[in-house]
Amino acid sequence: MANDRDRKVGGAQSQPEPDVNSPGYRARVFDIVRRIPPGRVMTYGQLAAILGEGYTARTVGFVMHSADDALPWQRVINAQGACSTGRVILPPDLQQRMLEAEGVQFDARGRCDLARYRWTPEEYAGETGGDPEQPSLFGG
DNA sequence: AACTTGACGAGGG
DNA sequence: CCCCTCGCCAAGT
Repeated sequence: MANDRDRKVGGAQSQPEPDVNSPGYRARVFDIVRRIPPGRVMTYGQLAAILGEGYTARTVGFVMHSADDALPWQRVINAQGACSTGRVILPPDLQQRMLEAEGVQFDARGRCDLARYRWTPEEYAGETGGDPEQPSLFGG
């Protein structure tokens, strides 16, 4: 029997086929990114952790190459709280400017406070091991 | 088919 | 706190 590589579904009912060949591969990334509220951000690794096996920060970043203009792609940054689009998006500081327009404040090094702006979907809260509670943007 | 590059992340110095 | 290195997965050459 063609045992093939098998489907990685071995029991994971929440993950049909985390294969890049599957049309839903990119869709799952976009679906979450689309729900990020303005003024909030998510990291590539955070998305990868939510999507599960088959996804890594690298692959999520690659998927973003296919991001449509309608997608709030600017709300996805790296774990350092900085933008990594300098090598791919023009102008290099476009992403940071778009986020600043939403109220995200960056320091001189081009980094923002993730503890303050990081957002996690309620349905995935806790799985990312991030902050259990959403800090107020008012910064006590 | 192999090597290199890439919108990353964590760990060590 | 900043810099360097290793690991991951996929795509382009």
